[in-house]
Formats: sequence, structure tokens, C-alpha cells
Amino acid sequence: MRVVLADDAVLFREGMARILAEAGFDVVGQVGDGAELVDLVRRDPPDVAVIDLRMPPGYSAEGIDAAAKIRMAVPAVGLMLLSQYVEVHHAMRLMTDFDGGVGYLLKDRVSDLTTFSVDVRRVARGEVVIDPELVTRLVGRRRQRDPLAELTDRERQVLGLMAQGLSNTALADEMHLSLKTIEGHVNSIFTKLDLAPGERDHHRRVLAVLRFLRQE
Amino acid sequence: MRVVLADDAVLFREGMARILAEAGFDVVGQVGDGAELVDLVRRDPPDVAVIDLRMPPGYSAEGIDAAAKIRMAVPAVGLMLLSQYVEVHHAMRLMTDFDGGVGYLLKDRVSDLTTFSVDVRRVARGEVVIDPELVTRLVGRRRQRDPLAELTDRERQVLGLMAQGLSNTALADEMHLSLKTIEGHVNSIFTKLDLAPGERDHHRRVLAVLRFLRQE
DNA sequence: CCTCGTACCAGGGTTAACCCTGGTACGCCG
DNA sequence: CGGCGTACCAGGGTTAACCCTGGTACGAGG
Repeated sequence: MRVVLADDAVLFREGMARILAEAGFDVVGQVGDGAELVDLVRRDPPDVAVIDLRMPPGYSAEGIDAAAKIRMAVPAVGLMLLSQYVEVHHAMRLMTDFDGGVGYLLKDRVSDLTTFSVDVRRVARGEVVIDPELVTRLVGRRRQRDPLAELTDRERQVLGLMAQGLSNTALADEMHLSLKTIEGHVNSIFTKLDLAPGERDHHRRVLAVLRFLRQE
Repeated sequence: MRVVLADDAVLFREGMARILAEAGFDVVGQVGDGAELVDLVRRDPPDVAVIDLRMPPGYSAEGIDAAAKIRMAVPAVGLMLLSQYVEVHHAMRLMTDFDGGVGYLLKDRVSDLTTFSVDVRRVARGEVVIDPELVTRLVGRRRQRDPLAELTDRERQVLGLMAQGLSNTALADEMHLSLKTIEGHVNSIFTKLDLAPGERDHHRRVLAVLRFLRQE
């Protein structure tokens, strides 16, 4: 089974290459960023790509962005994403935007090499592998399709100003609306971007802003 | 040359073991925390130990604490510390408390395996190896006027995670600190970035995040 | 030794952000 | 015409974020 690796951290990536080679994989390529990965996979499609979620230049979601491109260009390639942190919104994107053949594991939570290589093989065969704690977190969430596209014009305008760092008060002044109206729009934005209330792990406004900035 | 490895992240540690074995080292042991490391080194001293700076239980400075104990118990053992983040105070402690035979490298900045294994050998032979950027930072501090440059290493780390959308609670979990400590760092970041309190026009957290993202 | 900077943390107080419910108004479409 | 979506807004309640003060500990430097 042929695998390519994408991670800008050389020490980690090279170690991974050896672990997978030892497990019987044919490591046919290693790259340090998303663009290189997409090129490599297009030229010489592997069975599966193991991809670090955060890579240059933005260290934000380059891995998943590259994965999306690969899925469009070479749909048969399995995509195993590795992350340093639990990030539900990224996992959600994986679940909703990709139709099988995807994995999302936490680097620090892989405790057994055999299980890890089995997981990579499962992804290559079209299965879905998600970190168990993430699965728990994901239960109950509804599927969404391009959440940003669901925003009304007004909501998009509000989010654009939020992304410029305006407070709710300033938003109300700027748009000649009441504070109550702004609050309503902001809440509606969160709902549509599937940023559920009660999540203590995320600062939802910052996440909404990051979502908006990434779209541009 | 005999080496032992200490890192609780299995994937990373196992990869490292293979890299070093391939480079001709005899990997005689692997452990997941500082106490195990000290025991192992006492029982069967290697030539050099490669140690993750942050390990259980506190994820704070277990690596360097264990290194200090090893230096006292078996002074001939070389000590290579690996860190995820730039932490000047730890590097400084290494330079001042240890008399040769020490190294401090950033995991994400090791870009060449041959150089890395050479560095490990140098440390084993009693030399000092420090990440080059860290050297620059140690020598040329306070040269810039950029507010972001005024942040301490800790504050920069906090801001980086804020920019990933982590809430204060998640920051505390992630960094194994108290919520109070995180709040203190966040407030300090705002002060240093000239984001004054009482300004109703701006959402200061979002602005701080935008500032960080623009810098990258 | 003393001072300073950094790191960590607790106690206690404030508030903008957030959230839910309920209402009016308007345009569009079947 | 009625239903639906969107926009605007009020009332009322909750809380994570924010902020200040004060404390310990440690390392570095004069």
C-alpha cells in the first residue's frame, strides 16, 4: 500500500515514514506543505495521504484544504489528517465535506503503532476513522453544507465587520441598528456556522472570524 | 553509541527511535515520563538521552528537571532536550546550570536528519548544541519595537492558541495552567498590544488575533 | 543582598457577550 | 390569502471574559 506524508516538521515526518515503512507501507513521497502535497498526489496518486492539519504558510487549515483539493482531483486517495489539538470544527468539515476514506487523529493520542497502521489502512480502503473523543463530541451535530453560504446578506455583513474587530456596540452604531438586533444576528451566525452554545473549548466569535477570513 | 528516549507522545518517540537507530545509534530504552527516565539512566547509563522538555505529570519542565537529576547521578551522560516552543528561560537554564554535554533544539525546526544525529553525537561527546534562532534571541533581545515582539514566550504561546479559537478554559487545559493564569496572560497581551480596556468600539480579543495572524 | 522581570495563581468584582422568548412588519410565492 | 423567510427589536436572564489586587517563587543582574 502506497502512502505519502505531509508535515513541515521534518523530525516527526521522517519518524512517521519509518514507522509506516516498517508496518509494510510503501512511502512514496514526503512533502512539507499543502501545495506540494496536492501536486505530488496528482502526479503520482498513492493509496492514502497522511497529512498534518496545520502547515505553512498560515498554519491554520492547510492540511484540510489540501485534502479537499485531493478529494476533487483524485477521489480514490484516502486522507488521514493528524492534529495536535482537538478541533471539532475541522472534524465536522471532514465529516460533511468528504464521503468516506477520511481519518482524523490526534498526534499525542496515538498510543499504539499497530492500531495506527491499521487505521491508515482502513482510511485507504474508504473507511472513516475519527479520534474516539472527537466522535463523542460530534454526536448530535447536524450536517451542514457550506455554512457560510447559508448566511443572509445581513448576517454576512455583520460577520464581515466582526472580522474587522468591531464590538457589538460598534456594529450597532456602524449599521444604525439596535444592540439587540446585532446580538440576534451574531447568534444566528453562530447557529448557522454550527458553533454550538455551551462549548467551553472554543471562543466562538474568534472561530467565526477565522472561518470568514479563510473564505476570502 | 547508546541512547535512551523520553517523550510521552508515542508516535513521535517511536519515529525518533527509528531515525536514530538508522543513524547508527543503539536505542537501549524508551520511556514516557521523567521519573522513569532517571531510573532507567541510573540502572543502565547510556551515552546520551534525548528528552522531551514537557512530560507528565505537569507538562511544565519535567524534561529539564530529569536532566538535572541525571547530571548529578551520572554526569557523563549527554543530554539533548527537545521542545515544541521557544522557551528562552529553559535554554538559559541549560546554558548556566549544565557544564557541557547539553543540547536544546526545537522539534519543528530540525530540518535535516543527518545534522540532527550529528548534533546528538556532539552532545554525547560533551559539546553544547543550541537552536540557532534561540541563540539569536538570547543575544539580540529588545531590538525590535513591534508590540508583538514585546510579548514573552509564554504570552506568544497563549496568543497563538487564542488565534486557533481556543477559549480560556481550553487554553488552561491545553497548557496545564489555571484559568486565572490564562486570564492574566491574556490581559497582559492586550496591554502590550496597546488594546486599552474600556474601549467599547473594539472586540479586543478578535483584534489581538488579527494582529497575530497578520504577523505570520 | 536587593531589585526586577517573568511565571503562576487566588479572591473578588464587573460587564459585554450571549441566549431565549416573543412580537411587528414586509416581500415573495404557491 | 396564508405561510415562510428575513429583518428589526424589546425584555429578561446567564456567564465567560475581563480586570484589579495581592501573593509566592525563581532566575538574572547590579
